[in-house]
Amino acid sequence: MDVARLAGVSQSAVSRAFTPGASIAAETRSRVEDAARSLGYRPNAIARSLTTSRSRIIGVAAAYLQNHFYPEVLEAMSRGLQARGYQLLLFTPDAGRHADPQLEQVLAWRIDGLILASSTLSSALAEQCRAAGIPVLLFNRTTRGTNVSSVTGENLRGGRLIAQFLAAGGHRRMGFLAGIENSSTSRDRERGFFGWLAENGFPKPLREVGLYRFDAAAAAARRLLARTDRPEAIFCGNDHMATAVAEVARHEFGLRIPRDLSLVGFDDTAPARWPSFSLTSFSQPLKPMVDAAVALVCEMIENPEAETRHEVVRGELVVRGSARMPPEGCVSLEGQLVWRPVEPE
Amino acid sequence: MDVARLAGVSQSAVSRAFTPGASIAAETRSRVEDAARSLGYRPNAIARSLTTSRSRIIGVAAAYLQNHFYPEVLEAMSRGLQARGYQLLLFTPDAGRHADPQLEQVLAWRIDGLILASSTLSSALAEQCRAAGIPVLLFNRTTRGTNVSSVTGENLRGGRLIAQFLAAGGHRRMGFLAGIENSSTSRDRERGFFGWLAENGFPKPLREVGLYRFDAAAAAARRLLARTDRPEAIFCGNDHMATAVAEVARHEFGLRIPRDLSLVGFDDTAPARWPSFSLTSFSQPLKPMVDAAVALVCEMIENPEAETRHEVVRGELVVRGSARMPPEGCVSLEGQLVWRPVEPE
DNA sequence: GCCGACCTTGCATGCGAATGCAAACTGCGC
DNA sequence: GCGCAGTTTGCATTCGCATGCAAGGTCGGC
Repeated sequence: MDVARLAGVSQSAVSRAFTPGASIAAETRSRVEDAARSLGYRPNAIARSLTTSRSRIIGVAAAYLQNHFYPEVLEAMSRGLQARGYQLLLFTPDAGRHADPQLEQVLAWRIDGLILASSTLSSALAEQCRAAGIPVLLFNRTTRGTNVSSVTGENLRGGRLIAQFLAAGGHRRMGFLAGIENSSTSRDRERGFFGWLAENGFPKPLREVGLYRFDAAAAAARRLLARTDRPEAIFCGNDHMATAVAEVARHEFGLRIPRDLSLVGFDDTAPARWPSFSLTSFSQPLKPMVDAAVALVCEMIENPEAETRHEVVRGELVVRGSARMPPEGCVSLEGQLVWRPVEPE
Repeated sequence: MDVARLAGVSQSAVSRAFTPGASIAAETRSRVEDAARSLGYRPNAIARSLTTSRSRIIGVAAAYLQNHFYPEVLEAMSRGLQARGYQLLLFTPDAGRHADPQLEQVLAWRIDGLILASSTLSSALAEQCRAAGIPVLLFNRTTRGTNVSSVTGENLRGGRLIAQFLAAGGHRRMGFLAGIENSSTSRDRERGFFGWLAENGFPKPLREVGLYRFDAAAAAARRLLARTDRPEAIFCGNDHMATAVAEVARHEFGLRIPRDLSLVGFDDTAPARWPSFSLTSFSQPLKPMVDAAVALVCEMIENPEAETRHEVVRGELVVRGSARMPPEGCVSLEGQLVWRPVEPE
């Protein structure tokens, strides 16, 4: 080690100089730092990982970044992890479900934790990682049964609230645009929505599948809106699909929103706030969700024996202009209109 | 090594079994693979990197993923790199320009290459990395002078074509919404736009700065549209800002697009294709740009002595509905209308 | 049956840093 | 002046894998 020689110390001292909290004299440390600076030396994270057997890398799986929600999540996650001294290894799984060769690669990196932020990943995969001994966290999805922690929004409550909101708006014939069939988020939102409607004597909504994708959602919207018994209101499984439905409704069917059709989304992403969409949407607040996720992975790394946890981050039904407004029940909160019904949900 | 013992071979043999092209008998390899499978063993990429001194990790810096262009780039890049056996370490630089502590971290990982896909990064930083001996590639930006390779779209030509297109559309009083002041992309687009107009006897366009951000662009649009000599057409430095301008023009000023105001963007991202915006935009084709970038970093890694290269990926002015259509000059190309003027640019 | 060419294999070493242990040093109280 | 506690330091080993080198094995040609 040249730095050691230049500073006139041993390699151990150099190592300690760059290890916070190590036993080293202040004067020695600064001598090493000077030497390092003049030689352009910086500690090798790879070698360090090898000896400490902690990589300080978190793998994050994210597919379909077209949906605005995920880029925002990714950016926040990256910052959150960096703030805690972790790096983010991005990993984009292919559509093909099982046995990703790419996951193999990621696992080979001995990542300290894995965040699955993609509804399309099979949960068998999560199980497999957990078996490999690395903490796995599901982001914006869950699996019941298996022992994998998760951070999600209030999918069930959101679905119920939206049903109630649309009902209060005077709608009776509703539609639901599902995301990916076997994703927990879509299932829970649907359960909440259908559940409330059934309990309150509403007819069963029409249902189509949009796979959480723009094109598929647009196609589903065409099917839904071409019907003679076209729904008066559609709850779209997320904002991304809701924008697709809005586009089709307006530009292909000449419908006015919300006069001819009410639309509600989920996520409350940036485009929902654009006046063109002005989307009423149940929020999945970005920062709280990401903060929870980052904190949770870190905890799981510190204490691998900890109990599985399922954190649910509270959201609000943010009321904007894409759905007919109920005569009462909307209150202003932090500059936003939110739906706060008096009656219990 | 347990695997070696179980397979009855030496550790070297295990290593060779997992090294493509290594000298090992087929029978031995499969015996090792069996043993590995039953023990759940997989090679440690960290240790491998330590000995080979090649990490097979590419650092990618991306900030402000709100702009749709970058998530799409990121996803494509991730897939492209994975296909070549590289991992993508994501790195979100802070707004503060110089001396990122995070970059230190990334450099500590001895990444094989660095792709800067963020207009906000200082180029001093790129220089510093190159000095550290790792190949640096600028994506969607350049620096003249310094020896850093880059992949960009046709910023200059795009700017000129847009000027010509708007002129052909009968506009005379134009506006330009700049991105980040000292970014090469914004500068080149502006140069092209202003250049053509000046050469052809048009008045100098009004100019505002949108910093490539939605909010800033909206604010700039308000300033621009509130003027009595409001421009008839605005060239926005990218699609992201163009959507902001469209929102403000329509919903705050009651302008109809393109009747009252023509709008042209840059990038041709997904939202540009949404009917609500139907944005005429100069394309920066995603796949070709990303493919070029991936190929170029890989080359630079293989051959660090190679010459600096500046790849410019060809784009088209995709004509949609946000700007008044010139009476002639638009031709259909692969299902899209593009601007192909007869006269030289 | 012998020799050389070629294919496989194991041995030993190195990559760059972390760390337990013991040695060296410092300062202090008596 | 001595002993002891506390602080620094260096030594030697370790992490898991790659790889040059030499040894062992196989096979075909003569």
